[in-house]
Amino acid sequence: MLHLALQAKLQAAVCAVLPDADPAAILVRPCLDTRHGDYQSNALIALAKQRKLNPRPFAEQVRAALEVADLCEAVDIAGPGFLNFRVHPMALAEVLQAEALKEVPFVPKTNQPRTVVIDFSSPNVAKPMHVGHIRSTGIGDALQRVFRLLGHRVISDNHIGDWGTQFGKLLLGWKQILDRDALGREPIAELERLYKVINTECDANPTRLEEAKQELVKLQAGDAENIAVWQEMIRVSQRQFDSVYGRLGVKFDHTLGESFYNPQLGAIVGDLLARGVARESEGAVGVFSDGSLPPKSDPFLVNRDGEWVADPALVRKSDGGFNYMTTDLATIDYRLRTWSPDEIIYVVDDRQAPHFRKLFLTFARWQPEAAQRVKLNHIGFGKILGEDGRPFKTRSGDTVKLEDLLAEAEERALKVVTEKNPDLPEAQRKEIARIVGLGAVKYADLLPNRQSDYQFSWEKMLALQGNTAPYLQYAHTRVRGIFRKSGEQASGSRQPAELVLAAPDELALAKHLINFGLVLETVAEECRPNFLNNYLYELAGLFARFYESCPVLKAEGNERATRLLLCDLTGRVLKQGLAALGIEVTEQM
RNA sequence: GCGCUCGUAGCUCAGUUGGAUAGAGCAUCCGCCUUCUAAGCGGACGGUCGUGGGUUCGACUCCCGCCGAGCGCGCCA
Repeated sequence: MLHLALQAKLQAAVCAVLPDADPAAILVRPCLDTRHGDYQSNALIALAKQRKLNPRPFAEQVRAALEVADLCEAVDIAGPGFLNFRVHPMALAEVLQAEALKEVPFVPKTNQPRTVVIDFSSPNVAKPMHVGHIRSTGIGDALQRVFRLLGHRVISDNHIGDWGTQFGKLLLGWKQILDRDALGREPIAELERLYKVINTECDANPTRLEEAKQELVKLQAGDAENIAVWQEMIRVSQRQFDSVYGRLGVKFDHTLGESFYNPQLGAIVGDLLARGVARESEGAVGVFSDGSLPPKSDPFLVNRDGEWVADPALVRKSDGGFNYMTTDLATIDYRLRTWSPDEIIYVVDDRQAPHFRKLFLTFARWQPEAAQRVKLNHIGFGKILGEDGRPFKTRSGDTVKLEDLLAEAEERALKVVTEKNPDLPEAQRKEIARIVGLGAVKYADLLPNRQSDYQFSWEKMLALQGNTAPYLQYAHTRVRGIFRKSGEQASGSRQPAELVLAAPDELALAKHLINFGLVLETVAEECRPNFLNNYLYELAGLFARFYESCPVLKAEGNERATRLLLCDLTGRVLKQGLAALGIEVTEQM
């Protein structure tokens, strides 16, 4: 958009003044404070300093070499050497008209498409999906949508927890205390009950623990009965997952669970041993520190009583079983061989950060050449805390089930829709409530910075005012309402003879619209969907002000056409922006 | 104990290469529907950005100390 044109011209001007300057360091960004201008560059200050030049005169020189009269009304030099650009309404109008013709306005496809594997959601078999799963699922889905919108190749993979020691306990429970009727009615609840009962017994009684381990050993050895039961547990769990994902509108290209990699684990450990990456220790096989990092930042070391001692990444237990480290190594290996990605993104709880550090370092030692070609990226996120500020407890039962949360959201939304729009047919009200309720939940989860913990509250999760999905969806319905009432089609093909961006609220809206793509790029770069939330919230706010101050249908001629175009573009950016967050819009609310 | 993360308005949170007078929502108070949906808009109130130093043209942002909170430190995942 405009900032790119300005940036290119600024880079040219800088190079004209300082031929050996690095143009890549000269960036033009939207002004944080629009009172200073529309776009700004702070790069000249740093550059002048680097060259021991006086920044103000240097900025003057650059400005003199700058040819942006066609794009800008003014280029100001402020403070120590900020360059502030105020774009020309004509230039803005040209961009709007050109972009209106495109399917996704303001979002140029990347000229460097990358292949990105995104690993997210990853629920466990035999456990209900609870509110905690919304974080990985929502962030991961938003990321895959944003990357796709920008033109990257995305492979989404749901690495479900369908293998591991918990199946020993589950199998024991299945064989001894399974309630068939309960399994028929609520399979996940029954599986969860089995696990809890047996787990408690195992904690108290070593004999039970040993029994569970034996079931696990039989499963791992391929015992027919245990395999059949295990597959049945996966089947009923997958049915639950499919139902939740269907409701959330989340799709995966692949669902390759942990068990998929079982056949390769033995060979991988063998290879790690052969290459000297891993070694035996106390009957197990592990990867130890190679001493290349200072102890403080070496994940293979841990401090105990003032001493740094080995904290290896075990890839084979002394009983011969494998760990999730082994599975994760096999997974990277498989993904690289199968898809040749430039990057693998893991959307997983921050608490697993040490595991991923070990995993990535181990892989780099195992396959150094391959590791150089791929960026392994753990995208962590904080916990959801209860309203009392304490973390949700997974085991002790007081977690909110994801399905219940969604149902509650839709119920509350239905009440509001019915109150606001009683004349709509019930089916339509329910559909609106589904979209609004679901949107509210997803949006609320994506809004906080992903790194920080956030406090769950029904009130906040389902709020309809302020920085929420319903607010944005409402802005969209206002756009649609205008077109419904006018009977005119959204433009795009029908251009006004001349765009007249004159009113301050028209200009502010237009200037914000053209930054859509820039925001998406930042989201992709930092893997922070909340930047998009905030962009869209600002957009909706600017539209609301425009809506108050600039009547559309009462206007005439070019003014009317201009406003209709702004409405159309706003509606489309809201719709596509929300879609990138996995949120739908409606025609009416 | 060691490591990681975090301390921003009464509450919940934003704050995009370090940028200009730190922003929202909720709550409280005051205005605005004979006008395209008021799920809206405008305004008021509210801050020594935990604290003390440092780096520099400039620090909520980077570095160090201290205080406080959370998490991690299983042959679980």
